[in-house]
Amino acid sequence: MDDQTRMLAGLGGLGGLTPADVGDPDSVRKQQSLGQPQQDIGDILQQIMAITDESLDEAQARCWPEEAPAQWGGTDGPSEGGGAGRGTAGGALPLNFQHRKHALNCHRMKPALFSVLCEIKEKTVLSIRGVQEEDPPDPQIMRLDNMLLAEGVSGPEKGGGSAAAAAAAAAAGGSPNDGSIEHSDYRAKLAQIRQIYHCELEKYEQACSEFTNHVMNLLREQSRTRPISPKEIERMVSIIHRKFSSIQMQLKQSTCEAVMILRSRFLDARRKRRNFNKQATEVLNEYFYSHLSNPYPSEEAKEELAKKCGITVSQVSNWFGNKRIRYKKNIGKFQEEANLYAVKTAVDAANVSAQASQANSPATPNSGSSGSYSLSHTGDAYLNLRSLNGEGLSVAPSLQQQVDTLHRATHLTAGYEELSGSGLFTPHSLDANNSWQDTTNPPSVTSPPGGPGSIHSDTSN
DNA sequence: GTTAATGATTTCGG
DNA sequence: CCGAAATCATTAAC
Repeated sequence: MDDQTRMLAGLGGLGGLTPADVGDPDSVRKQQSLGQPQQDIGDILQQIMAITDESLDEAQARCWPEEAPAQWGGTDGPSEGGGAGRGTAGGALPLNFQHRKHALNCHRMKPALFSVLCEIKEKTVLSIRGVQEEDPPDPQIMRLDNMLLAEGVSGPEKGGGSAAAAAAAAAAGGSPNDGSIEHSDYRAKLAQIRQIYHCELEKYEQACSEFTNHVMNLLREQSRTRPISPKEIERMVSIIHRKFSSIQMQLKQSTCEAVMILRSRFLDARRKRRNFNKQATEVLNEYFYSHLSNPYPSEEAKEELAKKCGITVSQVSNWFGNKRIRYKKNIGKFQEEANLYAVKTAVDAANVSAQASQANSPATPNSGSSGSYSLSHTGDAYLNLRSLNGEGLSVAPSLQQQVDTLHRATHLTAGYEELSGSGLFTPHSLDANNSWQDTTNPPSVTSPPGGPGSIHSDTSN
């Protein structure tokens, strides 16, 4: 409100006053007492009108001061150094125009008039543009930013230079980890994208700042000859920045796309599986066959196995899922394997228990562990052993008793199913529904699927 | 090239 | 979310 009146006042006749002066009647009187203000204003306005009539050439010359920089270089002061160069570039311009220009530039009322004009312009621009100036951060660009950050394209460099990142990834394959080979390929490609992205981003930023500087210089230069407020320059800069950021968004968008394609081609092609190494499958099989009655490792056990095998927990889960289903589907096929691991486990168990206590009962439930996880279902190992013992494999003495007790109740055959009727142990602990169940309640056995070897129970023999 | 083995993914039920 | 079952896709042996 106050601004408005002040502005109008300035237009009306107080042109020579800076806004700060307006409120001071004394200053007005002072000005008027000089006896000139009216004439001054009229003078200036007339000259302005004259300039608006200038020819196109003149106007152009005025608009591109850097092409004739020294033309009217004397800023607000009467520094007339530029005048010397007038002879060369200024030759094309009419002398009277030069004169008018100069006179206007050096007019003592010019700064005040400029400030008023700036203010008016400011108001007009504001009213035209409205409040839509400060747009909130574009959600689109924020999404892109987040994604690039998540993908490791933007944000802090991981492991040094982009090329080094790939090298590091390749070097990381030194651990007994598989899958890092195609992973390193992926990382290399990602690093490439990353590099291009950063390169382009830098270029954009450089271009942006260059252009901004250029425009700012231009405007500053022009502000000597036409009313340009710093605010206006600021606004222009923000417009430029917005333009450039929209270009940047395109860059980000295409980078995101590239990353997505890369992902789908590499990471999602992780079906390109590698077989686990021998040691890993051994560890897994050991656990599986030593927990045959309940081959469901707990979360901790899975983690432990994963660590041991250099694979992920979900890979362990996959493995057990596959193993269970495939074992169940064809127990006969796995017989040999089962025996193998039973011996392994049993021997280990025997060694441990022999060391632990020789006089004591061999049935130390938790002693048998080939690894750091405990063998909670030691019985499984014995079950597998049963058939082995018949084949003349030597078993540690402490275990022999156990096996012997089993012998009393079982008939030794190579077959795996003969225990079904014994009610003592089931080799696979599968119930009628062919699913694993808790060892605590022995299965109500039906005859298993036509497995290998005939079924003969001891009781019937 | 064929085939078995095998790790991963998908589908479905609880 | 977990596990069973089916299925896919790759690897490795022949």
